[in-house]
Order: sequence, then C-alpha cells, then structure tokens
Amino acid sequence: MSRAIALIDGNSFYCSCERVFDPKLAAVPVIVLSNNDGCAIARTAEAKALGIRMGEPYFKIRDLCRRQGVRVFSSNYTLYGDMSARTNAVYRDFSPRVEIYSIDESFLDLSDVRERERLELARDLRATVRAWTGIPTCVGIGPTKTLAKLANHIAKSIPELGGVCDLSDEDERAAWLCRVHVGEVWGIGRASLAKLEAMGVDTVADLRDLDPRPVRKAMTVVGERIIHELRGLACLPLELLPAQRKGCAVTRSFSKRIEDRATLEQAVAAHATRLGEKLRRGGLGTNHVSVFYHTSEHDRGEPMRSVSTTVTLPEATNDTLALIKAARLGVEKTWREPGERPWRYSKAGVVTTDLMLLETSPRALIGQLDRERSGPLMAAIDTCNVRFGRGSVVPARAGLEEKRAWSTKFEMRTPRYTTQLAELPTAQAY
DNA sequence: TCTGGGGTCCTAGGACCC
DNA sequence: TCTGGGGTCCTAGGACCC
Repeated sequence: MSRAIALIDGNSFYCSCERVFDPKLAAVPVIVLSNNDGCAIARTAEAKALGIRMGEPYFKIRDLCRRQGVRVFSSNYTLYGDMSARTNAVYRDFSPRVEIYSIDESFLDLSDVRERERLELARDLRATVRAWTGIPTCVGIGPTKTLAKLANHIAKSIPELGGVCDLSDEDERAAWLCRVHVGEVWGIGRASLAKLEAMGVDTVADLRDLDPRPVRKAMTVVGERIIHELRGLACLPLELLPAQRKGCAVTRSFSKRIEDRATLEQAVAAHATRLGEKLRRGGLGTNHVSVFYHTSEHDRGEPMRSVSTTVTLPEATNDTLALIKAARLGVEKTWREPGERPWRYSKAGVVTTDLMLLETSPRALIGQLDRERSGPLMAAIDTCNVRFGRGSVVPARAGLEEKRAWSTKFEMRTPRYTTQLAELPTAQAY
C-alpha cells in the first residue's frame, strides 16, 4: 500500500484553547500575545479578517482591538501544553505512529489505511478531537511530509473542503499544485522565495518541475529535498521518538529596562534556575553556560551595548546552584560601570548548546562537582515546585517571583484550568 | 623556475520553523 | 510607556593534524 502521511494541526491553536473554557469567545475575534504581552502570535479567523498580522506589536493594534471588540489574552503555556497533550492522546487512537512536531501539529502515519478510506478517517479524527477536547483542527494527507503540510494548508484556506484535504491521487495533486503559491511550501522562507521568484517560479508546480541541481546550488540540499518531496519521493522520515535535544536556552525581555548590576545578576540567576529545571527534566547536563544581555534596538539615540560570554564548568551539571554561579560569573566578567548616560538593558538570557546525558557524561579529575549531594537536593526542589507550583522554592539569588520588578508581563492571562486544582473552571446551573 | 594533499573538528552566520 | 522565545539544519572557512 502507498505511503500516506497526515498532518493535523489546531486552528489558531492558542486562541482555540482559550475558547474551550469561555463559550462567549466563540464568535468574536480573539488574539493571544507573546511574552511580555508584546506581539500577537495567535489570531482567530475573525481577528485576521480585521487585518491583524502575525507578530504585530500589540501597542500598535491596541486601539483597533478596543474599537472592534477583539478579546486579547496573554499566553498561558501551561494550559496550551496540557491541551496539546490531550489532542495527541486522541491522535494515537487513530494511528499508533505519531510524530509530535510542535505544540499544535502532529504527523500521523496512515499508510495502512486504504486510499479511498483516508478522507473519511480524517473527518472522523477531526470530529473526535473536537468532541473530546474542544479544539478545531484541519487535516492534510499526502505521500510525503511536505505534501501533507501543503494539503493541510489547502484544507485550511478552502472552507468548502470541510477541513480535510488528501493529495494522494496524482492527478488531483497536480491540479492543486498549479493553484498554490510557492511561498506556501514548508521550508520556503523569505530568502528562498526571492531566489525562486528570480528564477521565474510562481506556483508550487513550477518549483516541483525545476531541475534539482541548480536549486541545490542556490538553496543547499534543503531546496533539493523539497523538490523531491513535492514529486512524492519521501526524503523526510517520520520521527517517532523525540530526538535528544541539542541545546537549551532561557531568554527573556524585561518588562522594564534594567540599569544596575544587582538586578541584572538576579535576572540571569532566575534564568539559570529555569534552565536547571529544563535540563533535569531530560536528565541532561552541560559544561558550558553562555550568558548574554543587551540594550534594545528600539531605544534609538541611547547608548547601545550587547554582551555575550561563555563560562566553562569543570564537568557537566544540571545543578541550579552551579548554573547560577556560572551565569553570575558571566555578568561579573563583562559588567561595565555606566558613565553619564547609563546603558538601559532590555533583555538577558542563558544559553547552552552542548547538552549531554548527565548519567553517562565524563567526570572531571579536578574540580569534580558533588553529584551525590546535588541530585537529591535538586530532586527535592523539583518535587516541591511541582506540588506547590513553580517558584515555591527558589535559590535566594534568583529572588522571589513577586519581588522581581523586571519580570515578564502577563496581564491578561487566564487560569491554568486543567493543571491546577485551585484554578479549575466553575460552571453554574440556574 | 613552479605552492602537497587529504582529512577532521569547530564556529559563526544564514535560513527556516512554530 | 509599549516591539517574543526557543529550536533545527546547513555551509563556508579557519585551525589543526599527519
């Protein structure tokens, strides 16, 4: 039987999560903002129709939102992550072979389903996800991941299709590929689009018919792969096991500018604390911690400064206290006392790019860290923070969440309906 | 007259994704 | 006043080795 991959994704996923818990949002425009309530990163169809663009800064559209009755939310990643897990649980009922690609997208292997039954299964899948989780979705099917993504795009943009599209049939596929702009292809971004347009490419079919060799010259092997995938030749396998992650970062813009060293050190300590939590969840460790902080490019006419440095540890660790020490050392090494006009820092982060499994990582001969003590201590902290909420136990260096003046803003955040007992939604019957 | 050749590893930067 | 965060992959070029 022929290979068939389905891509299913949540429509305006973050907005849909908010709608699940507030029926009054059903027919009104809704947007969800990025960290710090900075930009619109999810918009419902109604919001898109008002001209609100992806990534548009909120301060530019605040008036529009007020005038048009757009409901605006801070992002609530705890809620979205949990809703994502619920949708994936439903997907697994339909195919045991699922690749979770992002928080709102998964690939399903439907190769075992007869071609003429695939659309029906896709409709059933959508209906079940909607009934069991409340999330509306679209499904695209094709012989390769790239074609499944394209089918999903078609399903989403043509309402008459009812949220499903199958490009398995070669003739139907050829007809569709002539009708879709090449910029919609997965992997074609701004730079590649400019190159392709210069080569006279307009539709997806034009790209499919190009000679792969010159494309490889212009767009590397990535471009060549896309052509083969569009022709139905699979180059991208389904990744059923999540790959071990290679890097990990915690970076945040401040809700207000920072000028003094003590506050900056507190911020990087808080980021390092979060970094430790993330590493421990995967049993990973690192022996290089990079620290950066910089002023904002939007502060025109002010003194600018951008700093980045790497601190090396004697051996890999995920101990929060060791990570904090490294991060603070990074600030100490690079801090410069301000002159008459101080630098007003807007963002800081801690970054690691060389993660390894802690258990099997080599030990240092000199400067060995005390893993026998660190492990149980970190485990105890993590347990407290799971049971009593994140931030219940933090190192003193990182400061208490409530007292961090620079903390990220989430002024319009909804409750964590599904993961905190104290924040369960309530329903009233009259 | 007359430059070695072939290999690995690392890093920075570009591009793209959600 | 107010402009996100966190990833992956690929390539070119330099350093280094024998």
